[in-house]
Amino acid sequence: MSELEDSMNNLNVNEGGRQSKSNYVPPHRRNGQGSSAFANNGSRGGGFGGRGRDNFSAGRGGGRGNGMNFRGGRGRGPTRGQGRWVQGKHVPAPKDEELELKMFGTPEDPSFQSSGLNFDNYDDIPVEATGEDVPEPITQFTSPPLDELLLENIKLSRFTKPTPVQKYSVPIVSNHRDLMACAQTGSGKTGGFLFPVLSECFQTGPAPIEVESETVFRKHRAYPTILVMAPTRELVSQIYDEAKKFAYRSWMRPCVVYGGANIRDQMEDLILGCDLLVATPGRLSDLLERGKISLAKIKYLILDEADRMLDMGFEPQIRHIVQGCDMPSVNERHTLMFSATFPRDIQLLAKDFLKDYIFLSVGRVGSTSENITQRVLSVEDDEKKSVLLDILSSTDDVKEGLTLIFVETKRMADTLSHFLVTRNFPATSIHGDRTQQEREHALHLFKSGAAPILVATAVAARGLDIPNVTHVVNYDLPADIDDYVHRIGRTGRAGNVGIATAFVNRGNKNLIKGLIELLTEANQEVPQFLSALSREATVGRGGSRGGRGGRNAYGKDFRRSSNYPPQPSSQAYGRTNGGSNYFGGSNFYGSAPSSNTTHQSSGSDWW
DNA sequence: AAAAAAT
Repeated sequence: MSELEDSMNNLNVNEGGRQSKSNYVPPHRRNGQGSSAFANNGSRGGGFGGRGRDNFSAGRGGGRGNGMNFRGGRGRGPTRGQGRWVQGKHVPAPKDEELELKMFGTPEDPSFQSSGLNFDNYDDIPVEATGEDVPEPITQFTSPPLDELLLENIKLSRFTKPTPVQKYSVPIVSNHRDLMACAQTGSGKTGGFLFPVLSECFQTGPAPIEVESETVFRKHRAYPTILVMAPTRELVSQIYDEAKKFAYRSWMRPCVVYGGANIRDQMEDLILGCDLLVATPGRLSDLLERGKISLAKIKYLILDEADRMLDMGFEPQIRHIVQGCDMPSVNERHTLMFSATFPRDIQLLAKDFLKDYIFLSVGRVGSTSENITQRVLSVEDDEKKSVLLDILSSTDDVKEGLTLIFVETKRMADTLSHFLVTRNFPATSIHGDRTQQEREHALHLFKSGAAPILVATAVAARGLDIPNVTHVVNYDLPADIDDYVHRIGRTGRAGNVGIATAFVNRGNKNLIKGLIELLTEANQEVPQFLSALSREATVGRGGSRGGRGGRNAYGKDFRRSSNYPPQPSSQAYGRTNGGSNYFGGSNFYGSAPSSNTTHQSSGSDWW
């Protein structure tokens, strides 16, 4: 109890924290290597974290200082659960039960139970794969095509059968094809790229090393085999956590780099061995410029949430990383791109980064919405607090699962979480004015169930995969119906059921029409007051969405369109604001829009 | 109004 209070004090008090910066442990290192539990046991290998590599084995051990004072007493030793590649063979590390408990969780963990996913719901997700010679999807996790060790790790992670993305991505990668996938978080896409790519690498081993440069090799520079780029720090950290699980006992050592955390620590970690690198573009560029990373050995390049990366202005950096450094060319590597939407700039990126790829379009988990019960309440602004209290105390949510509350402003996030704490609801908050560590801490409290109520601004609306969210409350509704869809999508994930509650009043009238359509589409009850409000708000903006194709909204393989290939900017498609236009995003339009149609209202997203 | 990313 007092521990929670203490953490919450640290969060809510705005003193910049008594927690001094030097004590900050980044999320991926908590309970992990670097802590004293992982102190050098001195038993294995040389200085390189015990990662033996046949052409290394001779004369290694001494080079980096033997064991004890390794890395200036930081207590870092060989990475636990680290296997090796010796003489062309994969030598997995022995099982480490203590580590397994830490990594894969214990039955007491709230997330452990909930991983009893309702996988049957996945089977309803529509998938479309197009391109030349699309390989047959797999139906089970088996070896072949997947590596035995990977299968064990998948089992430890309690994934029992492949999600639709994974069914396709596994054979696509093992057939050495590139992939462009329209899929969202929650569809199992992290496994979708990690499984096949790790599996391949487990079997083929590290890239051959030029013997002449071997002394220099990896001394100050990391040569990853797999690079995963994603837009946000939290996402990158999440992917890294997954990667650690699946790479357990293998020869591959995952690393993560992102801004806001100590770069020296990251560089030291890289030197210990980096075979799979998960990175945000900014920090990666930085490390590339410093010469700490070489991309020359990349076999697999993965871009996750590519559309968000472009929205956030990362395109120049991404292009520089992929085309302007020492990354092997399109033909010498395999590339997988994931994106929720498929606007023109993503198509152009795909054209440059991918070759002869398979286009995979995956519908949204729960797009049929049976697993999300949407509840809309008429609540005036000044009643919101008390109605919220009623809801929180009348449901079992707080005990059973996690409640995510969305508000409009950062200030409201603070106010409301403080208010809830004073009413004995264990709440915390996340928004852009909090420091990175506060945000990560809040997220940790939330995920662990220590603070099962999280008050959030739009920062948490997309991308974060928080299992076990049973209830999403739209305390303040977003201005855009697409944002609403993303928000309620934080619950009912991975086939589980969830409730979404929205507070609506006249202030939300521009959203009401879209909301009604959505509820109707999803077979949800449309309360009378909502229809009444809708009739009231007759002015302006008739019909919110031109063409929401609803549950059949696939991304489209534009290569079939007569408009292919797309031209850079302007030209045929008419400029749309922000470049968020995409053609074929919805079957509603049939084929790609004709040249002078300007679909301002066609929505910037599909789901 | 809010958000994201290298310092």
